[in-house]
Amino acid sequence: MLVRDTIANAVAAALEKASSDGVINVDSVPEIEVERPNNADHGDFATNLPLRLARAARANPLQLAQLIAERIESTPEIDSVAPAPPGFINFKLSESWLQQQVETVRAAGDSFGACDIGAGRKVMVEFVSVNPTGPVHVGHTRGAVLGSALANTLAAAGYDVTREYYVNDGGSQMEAFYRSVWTRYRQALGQDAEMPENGYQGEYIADIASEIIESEGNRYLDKAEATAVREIGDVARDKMVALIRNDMDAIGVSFDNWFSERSLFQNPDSPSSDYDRAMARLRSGSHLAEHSGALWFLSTAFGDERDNVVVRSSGEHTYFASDIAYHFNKFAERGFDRVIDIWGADHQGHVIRMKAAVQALGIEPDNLTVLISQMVTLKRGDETVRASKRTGDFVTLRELVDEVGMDACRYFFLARAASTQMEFDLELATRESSENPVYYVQYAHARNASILNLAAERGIDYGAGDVSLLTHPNELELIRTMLRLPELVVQVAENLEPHHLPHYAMELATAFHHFYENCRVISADQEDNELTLARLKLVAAAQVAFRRTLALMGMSAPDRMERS
RNA sequence: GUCCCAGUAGCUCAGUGGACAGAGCGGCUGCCUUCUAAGCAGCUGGCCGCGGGUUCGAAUCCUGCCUGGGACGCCA
Repeated sequence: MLVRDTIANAVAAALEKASSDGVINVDSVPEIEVERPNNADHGDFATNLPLRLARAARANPLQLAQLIAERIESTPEIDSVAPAPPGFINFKLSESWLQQQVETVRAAGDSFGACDIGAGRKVMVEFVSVNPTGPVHVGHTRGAVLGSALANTLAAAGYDVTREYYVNDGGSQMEAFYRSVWTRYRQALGQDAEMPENGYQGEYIADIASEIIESEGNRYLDKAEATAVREIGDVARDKMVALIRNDMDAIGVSFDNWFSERSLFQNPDSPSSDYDRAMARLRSGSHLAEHSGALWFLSTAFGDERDNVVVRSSGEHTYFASDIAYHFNKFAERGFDRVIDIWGADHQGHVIRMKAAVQALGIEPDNLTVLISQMVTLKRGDETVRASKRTGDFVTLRELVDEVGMDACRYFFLARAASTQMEFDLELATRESSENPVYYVQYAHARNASILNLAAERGIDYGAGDVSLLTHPNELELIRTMLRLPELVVQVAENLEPHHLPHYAMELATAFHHFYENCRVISADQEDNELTLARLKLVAAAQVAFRRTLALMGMSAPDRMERS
């Protein structure tokens, strides 16, 4: 149990006692909030319960604080309980309990920070899902980093997490892509072919075409155009997906599943496809209607501004229709308890209709959460870099990672709340790459590691170290900071806000640097022997905290760092 | 026109209704014979966009306005 909860329980019990003692009269008890005060002088935790109770109890909040505080039973965690104006109750953690946590953290190892608020529930995080028509660019990179860190944290919080990439391999944009490759293929073979109007201009199209020529020669030229486009398209799509997979690799993102849009329309094991069944379900609920020759989903019934077409008058289904089938598949077919979609800002207008569709399918709409990852504006100094796939003028994930590095890249994207637009200055990111927070954190870990390495070299066995010797303020500060990781996991998992991770990492690093500066660990002085052993234990525990934090963020934890 | 996001230190951004508003970067001073100075210590720096409201208490909630960005297709 988190200390926070222990304290909340103690407060609740004290309030109950005060009530049965007849000194406090309240009809209803508000939820007990236990928070970390901004000012460390106020202790480790505080509750504002007396302030919230004052009106209902018709009493002075400070007096209430007094009455509750004196009824709080002592626990191993709590050292002191103090009422404070205007009506807080402040808690200080006991030093001996804190010291003991060093052992607890070491013993927990990789499971440190884990909890079970997810209770094994199946949750899918679907993210990136860029159309395989071109390389992944910077905006998508943000979503990739966000999704993977979120998935990591949800897993730590006890959810059964599936990371999924939705491959949009159908639709008209893919058609344009297929035709673009076909055109470049023919041009490369000396034919007179003209790029379609909505074609993709990027150089990578020509690259793919020449790769195909290299491996398969000109054999597609002999085929009928429609066949050639389809076949060469399939090859090109597979190449694009492989490319995207590599890009994801470069940024440290992996998926459990790559889900094909086309598969929604073909289902060999069943008389009907996901698409057919989803549509049937909507039809039976009277959520579909035909007019102007098209089939519409009646989303206005769910508060949307207008209805949306699912089948065009041409008979082709829309992207939205695929998406309905896809979500039907996620919930009804695969049985996910919860689905989190991470979409780019350009899809924000689709959230309402997607939730409406889910509801119309008979699924609790709250089980679907759509996170919008806002725009990333790229700059090089004062110059704004436009990002457009069509013109081929954009900065790719690959270019970004080559320039800034994976860890820095992840850190910068993670550090900003998903809902806010961010500016990414490439020049600045490169220039400051040796002076940025990423290295501050990793350097702390490297310092940590080098102490342990030295201890190993000298064959020091600190297993018997006595943690009760850890009384220096910087030692206790470090322990306190380590202990916030489990709370952080809960917070990130509940609010789906991974941007707290880097901020916590900074604070952990600061606590460690302070400790490093003021508490010599491996002492040359024989008299400090016992303290050395105790501190080595603390260092080992801190290493656990660093590794867990960096792992959640998907960043590497280097044992050595040196300036070149 | 409707909707979404944002406006906090010179810059980039944290801040889950609480007790004197924070970090990194930048700028200015100091500190390496001891586990890595990618570090530490100190200084510099803010009508939390503006006006109302709710509250014992507002950067945080509500509302109006201003500024910037984005979305509003039988595209995906």
